[in-house]
Amino acid sequence: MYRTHTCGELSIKDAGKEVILCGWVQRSRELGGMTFVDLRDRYGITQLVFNMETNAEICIKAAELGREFVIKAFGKVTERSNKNLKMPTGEIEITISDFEILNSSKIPPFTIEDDTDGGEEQRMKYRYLDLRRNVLKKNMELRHKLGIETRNYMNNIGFMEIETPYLIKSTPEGARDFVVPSRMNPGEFYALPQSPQQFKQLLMVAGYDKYFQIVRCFRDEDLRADRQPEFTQIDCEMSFVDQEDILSTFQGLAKHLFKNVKGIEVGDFPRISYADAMKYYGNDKPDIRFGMKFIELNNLVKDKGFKVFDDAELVVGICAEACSEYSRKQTDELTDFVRKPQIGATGLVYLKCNTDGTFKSSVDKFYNEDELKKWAERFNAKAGDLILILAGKTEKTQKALSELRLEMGNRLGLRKPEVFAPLWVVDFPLLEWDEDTNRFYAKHHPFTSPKPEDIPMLETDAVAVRANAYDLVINGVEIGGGSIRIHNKDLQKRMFSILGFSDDEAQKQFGFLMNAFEYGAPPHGGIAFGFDRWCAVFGGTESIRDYIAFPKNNSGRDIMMDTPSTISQQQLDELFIETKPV
RNA sequence: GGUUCGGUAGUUCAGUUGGUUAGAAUACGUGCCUGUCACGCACGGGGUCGCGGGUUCGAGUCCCGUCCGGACCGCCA
Repeated sequence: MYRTHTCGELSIKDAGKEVILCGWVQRSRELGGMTFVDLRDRYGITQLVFNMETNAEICIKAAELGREFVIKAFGKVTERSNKNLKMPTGEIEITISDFEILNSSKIPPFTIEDDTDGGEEQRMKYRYLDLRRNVLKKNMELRHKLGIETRNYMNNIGFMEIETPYLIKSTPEGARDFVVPSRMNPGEFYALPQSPQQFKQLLMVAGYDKYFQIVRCFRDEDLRADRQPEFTQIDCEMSFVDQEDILSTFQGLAKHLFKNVKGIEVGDFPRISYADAMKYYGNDKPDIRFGMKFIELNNLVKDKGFKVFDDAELVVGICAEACSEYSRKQTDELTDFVRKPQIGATGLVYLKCNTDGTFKSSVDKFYNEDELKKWAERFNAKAGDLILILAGKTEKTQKALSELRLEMGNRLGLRKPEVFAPLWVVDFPLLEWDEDTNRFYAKHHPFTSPKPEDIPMLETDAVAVRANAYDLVINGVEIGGGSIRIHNKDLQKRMFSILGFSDDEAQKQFGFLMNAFEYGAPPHGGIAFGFDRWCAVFGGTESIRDYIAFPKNNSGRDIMMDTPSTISQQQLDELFIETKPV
């Protein structure tokens, strides 16, 4: 046997056993007459002890061990005279009789510790070393658990996991495709899937009425902490269902994951319409771990000579509890925050509801005490609260106040990572008008069905048409989204026509799906979850990179492999790709 | 495409108003040390201050450009 135990499993019960352990040298402590070595593997750390008195030869040899050397150690489990109750194996140590250096190691560029001295870039470059650290290991374990529990649950309720191709057809709608040149078909390209959307709908036509897949997806768009060019979805589709069936099925999955991965029982998820989400949170993925809902002030503030409010389409605010003591510096900070170009507000109006019952606002010149009191009443503000108000164009103002609300949530510690607030956002609009290209785009995707009662408005008031579309949001993060699809060929044709596709174009891009729909497509719908994001939310952090073993950086580069990179002329020639003269 | 922050020892960082030989911690090396567990103590090696140009008697420090990294906006059906 190569090794008898791992470095995480031996305890006082094993005292006296002869064991063989393998692992990496975490650290060694030489005390002259004796040497302690912490041996680490995936399962834990066990202390090895070398003693000059009992085995001088091996103790001298132990001095050669450097950090991250890989060794195989033979010895006896011994009860420690000085126990370390901070570590799981701290009651025992291994008295070493012999060991073998399986491999030496260069000095690692950063310490392999929970509290590493390594910066982001070094840890990405040496990702295999970073993955040795507890933090990353825990993240990988969480991801594994989430995947296993998803498969268990889906399997138990009758879903089949079916793989779909990665080399598919490029379609112009949605995100930019990664493309792959075809050697055998010069000048032609595959695309990598942004999601298996069309395949899962074809599987419904094929009769696989409960499908799921944990699947890699690809989008060639700019990255963020929560966006990678390749990411993983839990992709699901069902036939013979309505929206309620889908929401209850996948609320079941979410509850199962909460319970079995996080050990948390959660009740039924609240629901909010897209319209209300925008009205009360200025955001289609509201973080409802805290309140601070938007309150509109339009009819209270107009015609008092304050031009900013008079000209505004929307005057709206939030009430931050117990913040009336904010200093000039703090309110200035908030003003600077909303005026950042990324937020885009022109200014911030505040109203302090002082603890002595008086009011102090940044617009005292225009509004008297009585008027300010009415504002406070509308917010249901108590003495000691601070009201923050933005004004301007509706959409922009909502967006800016949403950012301010989240900022205040952070400042007041209301966004606790260990608290979970899932909710369904429903009744998304079907279409979005794009000013630049002068056409409608599907808000979700072009196969999303409109609500039956809104169908008559398709040609008259298209922006008002609501879709059978829904998102799962947890703690302000969009975890998943889906819709009931169109399975009727005529309705699908109408949609394409509204989206500005000619029959020919629609046939060329989506012909295979439209044709399939002529052979008995069942009513169907589905949902897809961002697996990496779900991991990050459960782990309580923002960045999905921490949950991907080998992620790309901000510019889509893998700085460990140093790719993307050029390819040889021969490879280019085979693909009939001409290089640009330098 | 844009905004913003950063790049100084292997690593993480400090470096004042532009002024002598660029510091700390940690890591690393050597020596001492028999109960450590972030062991301790002593000594030591380690720098083209991302790169290029400019201003100046003098630049880690100021200016311009450029490269690299982080966060964000646009974008992401």
